[in-house]
Amino acid sequence: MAIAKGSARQRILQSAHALFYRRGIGAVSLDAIAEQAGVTKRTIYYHFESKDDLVASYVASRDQPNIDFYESCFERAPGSLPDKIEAMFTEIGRQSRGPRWQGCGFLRAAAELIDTPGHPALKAGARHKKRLEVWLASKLSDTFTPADAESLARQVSILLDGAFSVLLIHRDAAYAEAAGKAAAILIKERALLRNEAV
Amino acid sequence: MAIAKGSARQRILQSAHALFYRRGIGAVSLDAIAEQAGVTKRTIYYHFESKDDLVASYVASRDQPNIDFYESCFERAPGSLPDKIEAMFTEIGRQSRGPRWQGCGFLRAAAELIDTPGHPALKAGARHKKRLEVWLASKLSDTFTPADAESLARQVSILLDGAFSVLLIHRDAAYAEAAGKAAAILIKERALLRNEAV
DNA sequence: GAATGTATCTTCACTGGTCGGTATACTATG
DNA sequence: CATAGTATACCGACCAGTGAAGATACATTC
Repeated sequence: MAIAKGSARQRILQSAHALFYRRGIGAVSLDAIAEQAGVTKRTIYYHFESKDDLVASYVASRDQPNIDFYESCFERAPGSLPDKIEAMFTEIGRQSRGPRWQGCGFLRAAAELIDTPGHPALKAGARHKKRLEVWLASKLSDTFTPADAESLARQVSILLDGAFSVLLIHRDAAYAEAAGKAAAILIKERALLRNEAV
Repeated sequence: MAIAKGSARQRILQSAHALFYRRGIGAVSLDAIAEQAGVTKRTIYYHFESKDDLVASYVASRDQPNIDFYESCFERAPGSLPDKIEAMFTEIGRQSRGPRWQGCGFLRAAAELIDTPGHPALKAGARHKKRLEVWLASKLSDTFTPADAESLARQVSILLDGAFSVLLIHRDAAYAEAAGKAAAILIKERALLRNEAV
């Protein structure tokens, strides 16, 4: 009510994002989301079929913004290819220091929903991670063959998810640095092997 | 009631482990645990202060068994140091194919409880991950200096958590292989740098 | 341009069920 | 009989989901 007419759906999604990411999916009631969005619960059920549907929409809505975040990290960073990749890890480490940072929302959603196989939010999360891997490969394919780019993209994405997980547990940005350095070493090592310049 | 295999407390912990790991902490009620343990809920409250206390005890009880698992992977595997490390990843990939596998229980517990700072289960999880990293360093310190062993142990533990996370999402053992190969490369590369034989 | 019909959006009030936790009493054993 | 452990039965809080009706916007008709 009040703020912006005709955007109830958007406000619901925003509130869902804020609360689900902060407290976890199971820990947040639709009443809480409704209150934060300035809407009654019944309105949520007008725009979304069920809580599961809202959860899936929330996860799907984070796909593009997250890709954009990595893209901006990568493009903004100075230096060579491994430097730019390493900068992504540094930025994640920097973010992990913030009081509102709670790790990777996709990973946490997957961890929570894993025993409801076929949940649309799980599929949306998997799609996102796959897209991120493809995006990484595209950045690497300027220097490497498609096969090498894909293989390296996979290793880097594993290091990214590892960094998120460890950071969530230890809250120590040194782990992000270690992961970034590992990624850079793997890239340089592969370039050396192929006699490519990086 | 039930087949009193072991004390009630032990059965409660075992049921908690089975259900919490399978379905997640928030999704499992004490009633469900009581039923599976062949005990009433009141008995749970005799042995544990609260659900949070039971959760913390569950996490803490998985510490040693998990370390033992890695130890056995490592010792059983043939070959050189990087081969043995890589074998740990291969084994995780093999396990991820099983229908009851649901990723790393410590990571999933942390993901779910992250918004209750100071939760004893979070501390128990962090202690476990720290112990695992120290254990890895001890295995590496036969070959490397303490500083290199610690640095490599950190990178390997990040790859382990990354493998768990990605496997949870994609259920594709190829990711475990990729992570294992990355770990082996990092170790070999470091050995080369130090003129150490592996 | 005023009146009316209609589909869209939102609210209030409610339900059936589940959950964490508890008061109290019973039982087995040494 | 004293203590540790277990059972029955219950509570208040909360939660996902719903029924029915009120509000709003917009198109149609005269």
